[in-house]
Amino acid sequence: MPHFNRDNEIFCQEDVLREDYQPEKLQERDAELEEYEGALQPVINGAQPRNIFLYGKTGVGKTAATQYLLNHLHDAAENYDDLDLTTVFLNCNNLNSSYQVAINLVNELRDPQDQISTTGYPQQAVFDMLYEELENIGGTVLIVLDEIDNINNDNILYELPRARANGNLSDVKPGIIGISNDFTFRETLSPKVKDTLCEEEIHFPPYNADELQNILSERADAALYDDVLDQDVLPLCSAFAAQDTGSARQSLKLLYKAGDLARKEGTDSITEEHVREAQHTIERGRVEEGMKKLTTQGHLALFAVVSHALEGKTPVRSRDIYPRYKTMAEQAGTDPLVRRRMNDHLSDLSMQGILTVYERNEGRAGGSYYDYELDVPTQLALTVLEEIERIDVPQSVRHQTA
DNA sequence: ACTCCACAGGAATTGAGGGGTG
DNA sequence: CACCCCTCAATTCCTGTGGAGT
Repeated sequence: MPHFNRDNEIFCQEDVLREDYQPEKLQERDAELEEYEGALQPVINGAQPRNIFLYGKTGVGKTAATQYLLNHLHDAAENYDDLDLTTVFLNCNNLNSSYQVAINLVNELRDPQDQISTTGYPQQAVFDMLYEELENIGGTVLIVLDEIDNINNDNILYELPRARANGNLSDVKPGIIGISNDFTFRETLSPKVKDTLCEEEIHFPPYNADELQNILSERADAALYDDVLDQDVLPLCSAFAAQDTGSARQSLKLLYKAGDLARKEGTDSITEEHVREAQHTIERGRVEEGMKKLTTQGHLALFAVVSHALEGKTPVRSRDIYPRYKTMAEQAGTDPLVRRRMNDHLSDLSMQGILTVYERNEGRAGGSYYDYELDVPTQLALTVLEEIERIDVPQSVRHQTA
């Protein structure tokens, strides 16, 4: 018989540590906020907004700063009758083309009963629909494109800022705010887009350990009961996150998870040990998540590496991975891919941090190649693969470590 | 300084699969 | 229904490249 008790020895307000929690004020980002505010000033003046481009790694406050400032902007706009401000927020996370972005913007602006499908239309038709929706709204429209680096062609970034100049829009003043996790994204933009979109650029640097600790301690004060934190916990959380990504999100997640572990244990304090364990489970979750998203072919490529690892034959070059991959694919009843393609899967895997890759070059006779090695515990990879892909791991392979 | 290997990874193309319009 | 549009995995072809051996 399950019974639910309120177990409150640790958290008094655990929401404060969750990812979607919006703090009232943003810490440690004063300089960036000031710059950002300046860039938004034309909106209040009723002028054509400037296009703004924000870049910095995940969890350094880009999105939070945007939401924070836009809220204030809306409040300020209330005071001026002639100011009609709309903001559209779109996360381009699962979108990879301008076409998809345009469709999603249209759907964002339209009635829920009047949505359009994500394929089928000619590109220009979608842009026309988008212009029509924008005209209907009128006034100043700020379009926030979060994680904009996911898209691989920049048509829409070219179209939107110029729509007004090209006569596609007349009653509306559009402004684009692009948010990118990848500062090299800017370099991949075509020159014509670069100078329109990047009128204002604001760089968000990673937080350092001190800044993270300040952020954490403020949130911890609100989220946790007094005296549940061991002395080393906050410094450790911030150090882990600072070393890795400099992301506030990461450090908060770590603290939350550590607290969660402590709660499950029924103890009334969070220790350094909890933090280390939390770090571990988060890492494991990340890997599993990454592996689940792969296609069957990706799993097979990974599996080929795993099987080499079981024999202690890693790192292994792709030349040697291929034959094994091939037989495994055949056993699994799938058509094996061509080598070129399997290499793509391998490099996907290393991008996700599931494999590590070493560049080798043996010169004249040897040539250059990549050596791959598992970047996760072999058993973990094996377990996950068996779970999700129904691959029968031959006993011979599995016990070869012995 | 030059050469030459083995591969990485870019470019172009295809074909199946989502969907549209009239 | 015929015909068109976009996407994505996959294939084919090809150029680029780092550095040990000459």
